[in-house]
Amino acid sequence: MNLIWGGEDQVIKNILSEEYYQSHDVLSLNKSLLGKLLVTRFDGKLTAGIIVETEAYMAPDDKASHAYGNRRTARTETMFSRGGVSYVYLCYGIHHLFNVVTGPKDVAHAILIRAVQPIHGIEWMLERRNLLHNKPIITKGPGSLTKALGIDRSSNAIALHDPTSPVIIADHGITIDEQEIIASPRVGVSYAAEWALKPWRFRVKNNLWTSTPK
DNA sequence: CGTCCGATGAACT
DNA sequence: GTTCATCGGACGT
Repeated sequence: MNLIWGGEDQVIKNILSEEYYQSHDVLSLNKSLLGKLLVTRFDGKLTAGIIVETEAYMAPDDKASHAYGNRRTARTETMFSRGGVSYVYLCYGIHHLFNVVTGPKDVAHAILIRAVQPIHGIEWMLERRNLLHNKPIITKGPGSLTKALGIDRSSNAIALHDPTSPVIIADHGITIDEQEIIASPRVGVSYAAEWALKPWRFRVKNNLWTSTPK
């Protein structure tokens, strides 16, 4: 993968449009997000990473989704937004998990970002993670990457296609070939019965920042 | 208001 | 492999 950091201007120029997120085909979008650049700007700290692992959630049918059966609550309401905004929630009382809402308004599809490969602002990431050295655990796992990038629940419902947002996603000129993508079942959703078996977790083959294959 | 528990990570052994 | 930190959301009373 080409990991050249083109700077903030380049990011703004290549920011993904709102239309990008509107597709009804969340699985295609899920694969397409691999290789894209997730960028945050908090307190003047610019941090960015390449998305290398994702998971799709498809309400209303998907039992593993918070919006299963089109359940609308104060929390899940964000997922019913028009695609292109963030959905951030607290998991296990400790971890903030970052999702990308996709599809038209009132279709509660979302993509959980499970891992990124750091590309810029690693010094800020190390600081936020209380690490001394840059190891893959810095942004491996959904709870870890949000901490490294400074994302918490205050980043819920942010427009990811708006250049003025503190969290944005841009094209980085990277294309992940189909044979480089490994599909597997989602983890931590055993309660969802048969839906837990759907191979809706995608990751870049042999990437050090994704979970280790069995 | 009380209870239950989760789309996890880290530090143990 | 095992344990545990830790708290908001969802729902029932």
